[in-house]
Amino acid sequence: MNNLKERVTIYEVAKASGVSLATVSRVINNASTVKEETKNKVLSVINKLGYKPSGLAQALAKNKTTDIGVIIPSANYVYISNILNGITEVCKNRGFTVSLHTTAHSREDASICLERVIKSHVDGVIAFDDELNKEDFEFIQSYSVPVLAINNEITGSKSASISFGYEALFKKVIKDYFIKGDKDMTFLHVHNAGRLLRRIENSFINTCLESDKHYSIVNCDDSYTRTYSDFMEIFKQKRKMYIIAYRDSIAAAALNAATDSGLSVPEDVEVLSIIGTKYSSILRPQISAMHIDMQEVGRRSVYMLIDLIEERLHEKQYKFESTYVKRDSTKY
Amino acid sequence: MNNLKERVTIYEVAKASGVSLATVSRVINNASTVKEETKNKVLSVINKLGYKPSGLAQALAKNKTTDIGVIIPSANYVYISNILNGITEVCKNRGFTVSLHTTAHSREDASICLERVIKSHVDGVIAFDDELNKEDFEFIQSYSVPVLAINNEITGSKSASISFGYEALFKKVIKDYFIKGDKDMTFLHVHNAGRLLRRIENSFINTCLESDKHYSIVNCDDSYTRTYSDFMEIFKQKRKMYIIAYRDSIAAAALNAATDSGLSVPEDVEVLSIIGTKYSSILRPQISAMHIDMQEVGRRSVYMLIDLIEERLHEKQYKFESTYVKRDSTKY
DNA sequence: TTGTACGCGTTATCAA
DNA sequence: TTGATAACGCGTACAA
Repeated sequence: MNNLKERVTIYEVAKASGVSLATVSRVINNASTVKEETKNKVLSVINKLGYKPSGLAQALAKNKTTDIGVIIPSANYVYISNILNGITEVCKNRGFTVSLHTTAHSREDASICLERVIKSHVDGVIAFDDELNKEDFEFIQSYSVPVLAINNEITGSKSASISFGYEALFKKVIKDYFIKGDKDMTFLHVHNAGRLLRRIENSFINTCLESDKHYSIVNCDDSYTRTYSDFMEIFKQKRKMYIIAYRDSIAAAALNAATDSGLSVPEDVEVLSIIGTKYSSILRPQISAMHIDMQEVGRRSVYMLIDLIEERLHEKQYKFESTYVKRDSTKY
Repeated sequence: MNNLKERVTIYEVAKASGVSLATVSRVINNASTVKEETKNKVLSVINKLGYKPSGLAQALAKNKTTDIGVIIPSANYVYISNILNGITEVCKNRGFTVSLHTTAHSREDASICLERVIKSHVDGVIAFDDELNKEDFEFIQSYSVPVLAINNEITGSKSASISFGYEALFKKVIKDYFIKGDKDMTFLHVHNAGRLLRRIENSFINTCLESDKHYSIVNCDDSYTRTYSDFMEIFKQKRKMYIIAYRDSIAAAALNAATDSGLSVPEDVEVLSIIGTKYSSILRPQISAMHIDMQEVGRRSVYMLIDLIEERLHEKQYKFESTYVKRDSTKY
């Protein structure tokens, strides 16, 4: 294969095989109306020349890119990269390409993403990002590109959504603990961590109020290191806590700080992780956590989006229910 | 903003502002040759109509997509998603869009990726995938798309590569252990885990041979769960081991199996992780590991690729040296 | 079964 | 400073 070959176009293939470019086009899109003989000839020329149709030109002509845009805050969270992996897996199988956009929890970057997604002519968008609000989704839809929102119930004819069922089960776990447990509960509030955590936090507060239980909210950073050192301080004073963290790394920070402070788990300190991943069971002590199969969420989101694009999606809402797995970081 | 608006074209903007489409184009690409007054008029019309230039058409006309293709095996490994995050971060800042392709360790999927990458007209490719061989890189380059390969030294005028410096330090760590350590070493061989591990495995074997030390190789799966249960079996027989695993999850599997078997770390069992991530220090006992800042690898790969695209890349090879951090899973 | 000609939404080269 | 007009590489009616 020679280097620096200029891109071969459909014209050259046509000329080299002695047919018109229309025929070449038909061969590419395997139309049935082309004679076996010419088809073979064209195919062999295509092969010889190493011709690859330009996705750009095809997309422009067909008004269809077979690209889907994915908007996430970052790939650096395990549960998000699980979703991403589910998405890429199905996209690959269904002939779509994914273009990845990250907002890095920044409103400014979110706007950039929106611009890019519109410019890039994607056939559809999957968005799992709390930086995006109602107006943003309307913006996307105003360019008539179908949207599937994860953890964000949106409306519109060209939209659908997947939601997470954490709250009901979460409430139940808390209430069960109220019956047998012996500690006040502490919720780790992460500034700007998004709607999901906020909803769960509200659900937490309400549950405590309903049950007339004392509780506390502690601010923490969305960082293992800082949360760890914060808790090393906290444990100098408080020796009994039940801590609710929104993901494994944060839960691990509290947990490690507890054991490193000579406290025993779950006798002195109990920790619950809301968004459990495989690390819930790898970490020691193993972390009691709520689980949703995020890879499956990713897969499902593509299925739904493609159906939406092809206008055959009937159920526009889908809910993933979580499960609770009690492990060693809590008593119940 | 009204729904289901059809895409506004440059033509409509031109008509609505009473100028030719050439002028609109100039405004978009902020050419200096356009009168302030008409420029403002056009801009206001663009705003009013919500016009966004079609990236497709622009790319076709300019022969430049401002997309870069990324090929990785999967987003489901922490160190890979770290790289990915570095890539997306810089791409966003430099005005590029990322199209993500995963091979899932399959040769068939790798071919699909190559096809897609060529079709999609990306301006460049970043590949960190052992499924890709020399011919594949030549294939990409034969379409004159610049390639940056991570962990794969390739040649060609439109190519560059980033390599990982694990072996020299790894050798040193082993030799240091030979001086003071008290166990034979066991290397976890993962079938089909790629060039990097194979190279390190060779380096391991050579070092042992040079030093005339006994060693063993144990086959294991690239899965926490299976490796864990394998080691639960192994530890019924062998009680003293120094285990070298290629990434944190695998190291954790051996480590957890050891502690769950009542063995003490690092007295009975020692574990070293080659590709350390943040989990090396989150897991307990903390895992001694070698580290390379993978996010920085991602960033650097984009910098180099962009320079390569713009033909101003001088140093075509860059090497990231690893560091060794001794933690609690080994004695030295 | 195949070819002609136009359209897709831009950029870029000329003139004006 | 602006406006026609030809590319860019392909799909697709319509004709042949």
